[in-house]
Amino acid sequence: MGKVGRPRNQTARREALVSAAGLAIAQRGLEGLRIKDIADAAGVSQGSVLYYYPELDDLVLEVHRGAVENFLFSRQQAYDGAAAGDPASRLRALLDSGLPDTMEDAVHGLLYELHRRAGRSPGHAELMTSLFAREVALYTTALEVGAATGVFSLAASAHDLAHGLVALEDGYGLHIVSHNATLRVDRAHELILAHARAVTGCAGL
Amino acid sequence: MGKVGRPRNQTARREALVSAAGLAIAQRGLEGLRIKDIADAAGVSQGSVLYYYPELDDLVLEVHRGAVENFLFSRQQAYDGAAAGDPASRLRALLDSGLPDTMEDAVHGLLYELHRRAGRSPGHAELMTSLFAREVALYTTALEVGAATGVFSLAASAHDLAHGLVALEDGYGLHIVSHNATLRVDRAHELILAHARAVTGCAGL
DNA sequence: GATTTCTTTGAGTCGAGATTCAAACAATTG
DNA sequence: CAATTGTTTGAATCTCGACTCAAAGAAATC
Repeated sequence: MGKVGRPRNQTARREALVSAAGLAIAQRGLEGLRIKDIADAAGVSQGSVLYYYPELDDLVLEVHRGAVENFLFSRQQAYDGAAAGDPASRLRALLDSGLPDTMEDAVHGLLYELHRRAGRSPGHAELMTSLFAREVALYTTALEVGAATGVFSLAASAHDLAHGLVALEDGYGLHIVSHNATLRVDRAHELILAHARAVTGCAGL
Repeated sequence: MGKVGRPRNQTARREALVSAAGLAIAQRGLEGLRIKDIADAAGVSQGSVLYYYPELDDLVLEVHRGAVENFLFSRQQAYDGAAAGDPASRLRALLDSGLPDTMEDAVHGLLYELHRRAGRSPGHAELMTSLFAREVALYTTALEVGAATGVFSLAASAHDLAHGLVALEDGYGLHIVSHNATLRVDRAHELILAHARAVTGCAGL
């Protein structure tokens, strides 16, 4: 039989399992999730998966947590990466980072897939709620800075507008990963952009 | 054994099965769907379910189709039910009919549940696309009528604005049925309304 | 290097649910 | 009313994947 024994530490193995599970979910969906697939993707045996996660739900929850953190991190980076003195380009960077790249975008696909558990699982609902709140916070900051600088003249409170932008992204994003044939990625992107221009009164977006 | 034999027609039985399956899906989700549940809900045996739908996917597709039609019909009715001469109240009626009533709203829960198959199943994608397009068409009409009457002064093309309204509804709706703790139904409703007022320039909404 | 403890494996067991199917029966036909 | 055809049933079987667990191996400890 193959290599058997006592490898490094637990955290490394857990991370490998989480990433493997993420892959498996992205490929076959939550319904089709099989321990075998996770084990294969992580290069271990089925027994190992159960050894670390006797409760598969915990693993899925971990996948969700990781996906949320990664996504938020990438958006934060997009924001931070844009010229600090230029609110418009910072908002623009945020807007560019929120939609799936393609119909098959793995990150967004995974997030929507996991979010669907939220209606039935408080843990997942909490993660989804947290993602939403933090995205809203990001946009709120971006909008407020722009308003304070005089670059934006907001059509409503920054907080309300931020809600709207996040909801728009989620709505369009959902249709994109769901293969809505009438809605192309760049079209959705342009529509959101237009909306942002309108509510900020900033043509330079 | 119970009653056995040759009852009425096929269509009646099929409708019963579709509605039973809808119930079952709403209760336990797509993942937890069992033939037994469908059979029980419809008051028939498991064998009968397979007799009419050897391919369970066909039944699920039928459920989706029905949900889409029902939902569209109810929105159309809402629209038609409002004073024909009053574009504002017609748009308002439309806006009032698009969000889930509660976190547990059965209709919306079912729709989101079914939509998630879209990424993996062309049939479901088509239904979702169709729903989106027809909702957009409804809003487009409502907006254009208002603009033609001079009641609305649109901030962009009716078609674009309609897209935005539907996407907003979908985004907020998704969070609501997913138990987003920070987003109450009436808050979402108010946010959409505010947005609609802004883009139509119609304070009376 | 012997002992202890933690990991890993994979073959075997178990169970839930799908699927099959022969028997039973009802409507229809002639 | 006999024969035919379309429906329905539910018990038996089949399938697939979760779960168990004894054996084997590797690090750590002494």
